[in-house]
Amino acid sequence: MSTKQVRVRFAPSPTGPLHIGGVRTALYNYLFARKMGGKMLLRIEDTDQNRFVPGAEAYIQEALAWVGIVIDEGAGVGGPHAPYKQSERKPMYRAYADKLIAEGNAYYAFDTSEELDAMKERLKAAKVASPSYNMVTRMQMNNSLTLPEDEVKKRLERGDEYVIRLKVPRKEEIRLNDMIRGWVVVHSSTIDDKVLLKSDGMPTYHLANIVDDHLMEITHVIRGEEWLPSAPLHVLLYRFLGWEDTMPQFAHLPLLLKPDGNGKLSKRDADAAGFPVFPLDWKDPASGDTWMGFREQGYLQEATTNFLAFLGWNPGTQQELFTMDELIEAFTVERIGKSGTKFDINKAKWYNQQYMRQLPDATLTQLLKEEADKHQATYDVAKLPLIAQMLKERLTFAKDFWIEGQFFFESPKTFDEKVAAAKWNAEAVTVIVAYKDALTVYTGVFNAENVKHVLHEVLEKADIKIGKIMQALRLALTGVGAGPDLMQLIEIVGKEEAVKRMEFALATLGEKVNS
RNA sequence: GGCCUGUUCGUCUAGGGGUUAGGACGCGUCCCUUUCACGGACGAAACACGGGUUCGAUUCCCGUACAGGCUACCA
Repeated sequence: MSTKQVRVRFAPSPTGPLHIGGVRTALYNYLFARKMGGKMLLRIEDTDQNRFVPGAEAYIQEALAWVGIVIDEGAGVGGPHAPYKQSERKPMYRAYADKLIAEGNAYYAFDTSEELDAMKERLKAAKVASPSYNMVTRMQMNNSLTLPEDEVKKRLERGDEYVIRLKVPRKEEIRLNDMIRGWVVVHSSTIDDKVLLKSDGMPTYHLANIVDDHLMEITHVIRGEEWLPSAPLHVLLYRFLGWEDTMPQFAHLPLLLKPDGNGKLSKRDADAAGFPVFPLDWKDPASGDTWMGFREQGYLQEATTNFLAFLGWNPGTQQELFTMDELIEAFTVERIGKSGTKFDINKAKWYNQQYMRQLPDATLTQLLKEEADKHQATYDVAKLPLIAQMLKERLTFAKDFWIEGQFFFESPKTFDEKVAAAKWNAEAVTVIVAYKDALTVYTGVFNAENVKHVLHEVLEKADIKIGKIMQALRLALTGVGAGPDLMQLIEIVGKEEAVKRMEFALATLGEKVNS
């Protein structure tokens, strides 16, 4: 075991908005890097020029920054191994493909896509289990293994299109020791002759990834489980390139599954279930479709990060709320689970609720102000901190400030019918009329305590218990049957408004004296 | 189909040859409270199945089932 510095990388391809599962992969890389005192790199894998989506790279960077990941080296940051975009590294890969060919580990292939299709059809007809370009079929195709040397040379010189394929050994067991899964053994006969260099001169993922990881001195590759099947191929490449000694260690993460447990989480699920699967809002530049993000849906960064960290990993203790520093401290690859993880938005909401409550008073007040402004409410700024305090225990998102506390800003226009039916009765009306009148003539300091005192006096005079009318009084003042302390509300809206609301309620719901 | 990986309450998971199989989310009941929320108490709820190994398997091994991934000149 060497003692060299840990270097990990997150290597997304800019084909659209970064999926939340990708964010989790990045997070695990980051936690590991920080825990080990290593470096976190960001590399953009844009070798497929057909799938390039404008804005995707910027989205990736913004998303990572939002969840608190700091890139030490890479795209958008720079570093000793720049450039960190594979399209800009294009000239570097060719030499390695050539070396592979020179040493007999790769070959030129000139087959057209029609010929490839025909080959697959033929194999399918012959009932071959998995039709592929491999050690048996390659001898029937047009490549530098089957064509005469001068023919190959001629085609190359003529500028015929070709790809470079890996010549996978015939009979060999390829093994790798995955940090999460242990030994994984695959027979080389099940691996096909993957294209390494495409006809446009770009490397495929397989080549680019190995060359870059080597050049960038990556020590650990932490990536999604969808890469496990091609990991043996990568091991082969490290060997053929002579880099086995410094081959990184692999850790293949379990996938994020959709809530009903069938398949990978996708944007379709988000639509159906109404929750985000992207960190940030995304507007597709081609179709104009928009997808919602955690951030815009009101999830706090800390909550999202914490939630994501626990999707497939746990510290082995009972603690669930972790700051980024605590996550780094507690994180180990050994405690990453093996099985796929279903995405449970309820847990995300719970995390958000926890973090909302922990927000400093000033932040809470600011969020409340933003919500109020969003709804064009008028208010006394001095009262905002108190309102925020009263509301903080009942919110999951900042938008709940308005949902739960609209009546701090606006008089009710309608009244909850169920509550009215159940609680609006003669006794309530009697008390509300009396209370309204009492408040109107009240000249003392208008605060919750005194206002409560006035209510008790009214109640005493009418000989009615508080529990019998409280709901109706609340209905009159807020329009709904539930909410924070009523006396505080009366203090905040003020005497005039409180009286006005009671009058309106009386007028609307009727001063019915019977029943 | 082939190859690879996985399977503990509905969900996220702890655990590990002998446990009342623990926690959290969600759900239900109760308490607190002027209501709701918060908080508290309690409760329902799991080792996929079949064979081994063993004095004893949820735990180890092998099968089966189921699930997922991969099977492109995509990553």
